[in-house]
Amino acid sequence: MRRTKAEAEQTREAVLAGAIDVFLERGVTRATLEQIASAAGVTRGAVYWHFRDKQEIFIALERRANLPNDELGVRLKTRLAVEPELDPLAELKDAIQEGLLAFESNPERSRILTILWLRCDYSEELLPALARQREADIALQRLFETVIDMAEERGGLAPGWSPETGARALLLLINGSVLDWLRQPGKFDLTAGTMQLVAAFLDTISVGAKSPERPNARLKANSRSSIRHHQRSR
Amino acid sequence: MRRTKAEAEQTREAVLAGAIDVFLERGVTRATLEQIASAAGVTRGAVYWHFRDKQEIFIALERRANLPNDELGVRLKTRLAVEPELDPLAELKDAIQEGLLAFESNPERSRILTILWLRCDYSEELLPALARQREADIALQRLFETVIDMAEERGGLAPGWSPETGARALLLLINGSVLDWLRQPGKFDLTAGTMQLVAAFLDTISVGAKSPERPNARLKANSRSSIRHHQRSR
DNA sequence: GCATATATACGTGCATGTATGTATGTATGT
DNA sequence: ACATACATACATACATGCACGTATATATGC
Repeated sequence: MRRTKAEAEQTREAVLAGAIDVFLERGVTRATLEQIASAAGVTRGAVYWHFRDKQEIFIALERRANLPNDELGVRLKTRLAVEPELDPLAELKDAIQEGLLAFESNPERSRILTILWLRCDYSEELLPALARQREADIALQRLFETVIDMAEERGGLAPGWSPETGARALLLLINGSVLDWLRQPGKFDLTAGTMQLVAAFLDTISVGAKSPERPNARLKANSRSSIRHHQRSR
Repeated sequence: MRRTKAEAEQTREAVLAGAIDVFLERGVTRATLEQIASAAGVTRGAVYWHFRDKQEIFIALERRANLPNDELGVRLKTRLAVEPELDPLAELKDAIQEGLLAFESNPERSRILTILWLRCDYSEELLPALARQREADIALQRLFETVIDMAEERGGLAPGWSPETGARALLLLINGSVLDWLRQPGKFDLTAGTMQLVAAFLDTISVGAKSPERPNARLKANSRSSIRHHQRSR
């Protein structure tokens, strides 16, 4: 039953997809390789061929969810460097919105994030994963910090705020909002709900000339999302 | 080897204390009753006498960490109702600070919170626990909302903010900050670090008259904004 | 023919729950 | 006051199942 290379890669993908399902349903620790295998339509033999153990599957999934974010940050930075006349906070807003949309519109990524944030107990062999998440957070916060710093040099910040505290608060708002969204799948619109807070926050801490405010800033953003994320099959 | 009632209660406590240790180290799912028992200095027989299974131990721990918060909210509400001339946001700040301090100064509570937030995978039988956490969050958010609403009626809010969004942002800032604190044990001062954000946030979203209060920790006196905005009016 | 890609079969350990053993506290009657 | 009966508070022993890793079988592409 040896398959061609492409077919093998296909079963590898199937295993990962099955792992997402099982991890979501049972949690990473309780998930068994037999369950993952059968969810993928193969036996444990196939799983052990492609992955050394469960942790390696986990790491493979983890890697998928985090990569696209970095690239967004790089794009924002270069754009601001190339066109210095742009409003940094407005660009930051756009980038954040883009990042949120990327999550909301990509069911696989949001499901993996659900696993990372709600279906893991971070102890023992998973502690490195927690550290990696922290690193990603720090990188994001540094990005925010430099952008807010640019904004400060343009127009100043509201009293009580510095680029550091502003960046930190912004990160907490975004991460917390995403977490909330993951906790209640499909209950609200991630991008709208989060951007409402982010926009209000950025507008409030910057005293300089503001971009024209969006009319929806004061709306009660509870538009029911048309996007349903992570429905399980099987 | 039957012990007196008091001694039995003592071993029950020992089991819970042992469970905290084991849950922290191994995660809730990976923790075995044998490990908990030996950490408590008893055998599994004793554990099974006091608790039906691991989940019951978990619930007993969970209950401990959450109770004290409600009482704080009640106290704040009654105080504001009794003495209407008080500044709602200043009182809110104090209450939040008090709550944070209660966590920071109580190692058991913070360890349990670490378990709840970082050592659990919320699936299957733990899902109800997640729902309970959400309920607690909602209660807190509602509390914030009513207080901010009072502040709005006094002096108004900054553009872009409503009591709802303000309360939500405030909750996200606090929860996120606490989570960060738990992730890096002992790395920073929970109360100070969080209150810096909370105070700045509450000051910024309220346009009304501010009470002079204590000279707050202003880390970075930035050159530009300090000229126009550094000094608080009133 | 050999490496690859899977399925199957096997052994092992460990966690769980439960059943049972056991000794001590405690209440009750006298 | 003391003895007895019973409930309590554990410890120990046992059976079961399951998850894991590995070893082996198998078949197919290259």
